[in-house]
Amino acid sequence: MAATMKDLARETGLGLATLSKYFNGGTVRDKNRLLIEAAVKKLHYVPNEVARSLKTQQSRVIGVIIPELSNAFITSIISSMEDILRRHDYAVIVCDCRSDPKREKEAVEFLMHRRVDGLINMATDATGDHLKAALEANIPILLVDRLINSLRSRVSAVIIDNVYASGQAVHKLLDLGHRKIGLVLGSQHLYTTDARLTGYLSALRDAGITPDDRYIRYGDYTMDGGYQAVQELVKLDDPPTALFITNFEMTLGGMLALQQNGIEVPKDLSVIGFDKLELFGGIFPDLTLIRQPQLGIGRECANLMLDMLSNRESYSPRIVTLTTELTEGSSVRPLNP
Amino acid sequence: MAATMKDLARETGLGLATLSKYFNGGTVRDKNRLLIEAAVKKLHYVPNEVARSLKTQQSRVIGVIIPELSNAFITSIISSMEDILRRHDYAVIVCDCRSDPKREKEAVEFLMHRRVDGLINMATDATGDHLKAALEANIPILLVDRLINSLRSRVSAVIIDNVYASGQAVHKLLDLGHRKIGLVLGSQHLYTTDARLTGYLSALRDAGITPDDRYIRYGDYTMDGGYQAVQELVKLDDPPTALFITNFEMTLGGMLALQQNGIEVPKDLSVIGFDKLELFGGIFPDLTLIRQPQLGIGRECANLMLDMLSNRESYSPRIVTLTTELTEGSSVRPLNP
DNA sequence: TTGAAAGCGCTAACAC
DNA sequence: GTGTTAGCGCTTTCAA
Repeated sequence: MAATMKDLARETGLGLATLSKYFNGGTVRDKNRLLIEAAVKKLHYVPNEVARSLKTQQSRVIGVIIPELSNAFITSIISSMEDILRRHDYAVIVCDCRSDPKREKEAVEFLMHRRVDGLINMATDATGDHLKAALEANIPILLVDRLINSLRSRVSAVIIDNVYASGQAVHKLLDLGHRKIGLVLGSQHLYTTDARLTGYLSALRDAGITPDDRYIRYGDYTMDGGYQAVQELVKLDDPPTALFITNFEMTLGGMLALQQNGIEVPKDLSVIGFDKLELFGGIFPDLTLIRQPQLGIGRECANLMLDMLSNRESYSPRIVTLTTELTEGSSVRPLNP
Repeated sequence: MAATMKDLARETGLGLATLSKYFNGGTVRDKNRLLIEAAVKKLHYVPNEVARSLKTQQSRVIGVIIPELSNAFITSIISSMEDILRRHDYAVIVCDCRSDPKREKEAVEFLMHRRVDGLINMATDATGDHLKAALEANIPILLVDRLINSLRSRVSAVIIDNVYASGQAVHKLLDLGHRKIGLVLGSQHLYTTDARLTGYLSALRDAGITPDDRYIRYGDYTMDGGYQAVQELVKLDDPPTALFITNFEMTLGGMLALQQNGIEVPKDLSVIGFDKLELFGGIFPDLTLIRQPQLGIGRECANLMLDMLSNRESYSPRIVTLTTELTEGSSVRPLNP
């Protein structure tokens, strides 16, 4: 059906090597170049990447396995890395495993059959079991956002400094005199949740404050979860005077809960939220936020992966930790002004 | 490096045909089956889909081109169709073209080089220009959510009945006595925007009401856009008594705007929103909503594509129109109770 | 049921 | 610079 290089060879009277060289950026006599270009147009020739992949033993495909597609943080990372990878002629196959370890493992197998050149994974299975086969097959693996302890020093990762981020927010609130600081975390037993809790706890400890369990809530990283968590926090007998909410969706839900309870920010309560600054622009002007460099994470992943791919032998695993930024807004204020 | 069927043949003493038959579900002598299974395990054999693709002339890859990955409606469709396609052993390559027609066209080329078996497209370029090459190459194409006029009757599509959906909402408000109905639309010149406007206008016309331009706003399908649009609407001299907001993000932004203005729903204003019922669960209890069957759209796309693929010759293009549902809540009430 | 052999469309080593 | 050729790992006739 579709034209092949053989057809081009017949049409132009040239050999396959010349054609191959032309398509791969080699030097070809001007006259032949024109000949080829005319034939390509005439025959509607389209290079066949499948055949090329078989020959070169490179699929130029990167497999990406994520826990969830409906999460703003995840999609913005994906779209930034997909952009860069595609520019480098790598395709991205995304597998959403719905936070199910079984599906995650199946995704790894699925992608291995397709001979992906590399694997980027925001891991659901914290044991790292699902990556064993890929590791044995020596496929470059890059973890994002979540480390896997058993794989440390064996695979690369791009993460943010969660402990620092959390500490940064809590210190800010402590500096303003707050002592009762509510914390809204993601799902339990998740790498980022643990790290953000650690940052919170050690910041309190530094300030000589004993953490109060009632102030620590798990909101599942969803809008509804954040909403519920904040509802509970503000209804405590002795409610917190400040809140730190640890992702975008929960911040949104949390702000809604505050509005519905008639609680004014920062008059009645100081709030530090998370991510997606632009979106809050007109809506919650001047919300104080911890901002993760989502585009930076995506870019770093893409570049690291490209690096691993072009230096297969000499590449040694590394953990790249990006830092967060505290964007000062006006949703916080001193406890007793 | 990795084991091939040849290695298996050597290991088992069998021929390639027997192995191929085994892997493709053919009948193999029990003794040989066991032999093969042992060898697979021993050599860590993993089938090479690339080689298979070259031979069978099927990549078992579907290309999906979308305008934006950071949109809840789009990601839920994608994740539902990816799920089904992967179950059928099709991989999905997602290309986010950031609503840029140039990138969209590049994506088509990129995917054609990779010999995708089919193309699913939520189109940015309403002229359909970008699909010409794929159409000529006779690649099955499926449009989602947005029709392309010049391609009608040539490609299949899965859409929702936007005119009906919009009319449904507006009629509901009219029945309650509302005459001044604000409409928050997506970006201008988009298929869905136009259709939803049409539904609104004809519902008003049916009721003998002359539409008021000031009540029609474009919110870009974003949270901030919805927020701004509603801000403007409620500040009109003669503000609407009811609102119809036409996607999820804008509904969210709009509700925030109302809360910030101290406008109570439905006491001061009736509201019909859009999509993502679950998320509103605890947050805006009982919001009256137009609900698109996102999972159904994804499922329909996947199944239609699988159908097109297995009946290449006999398949004739069709437009599948799914209907929306009006979920009654308590965010609307009669104008003069 | 099984084996031998050809070939999918491309790249790259080699010879010219 | 260009042509010839072998072969990537698989499927699929065709014979046995």
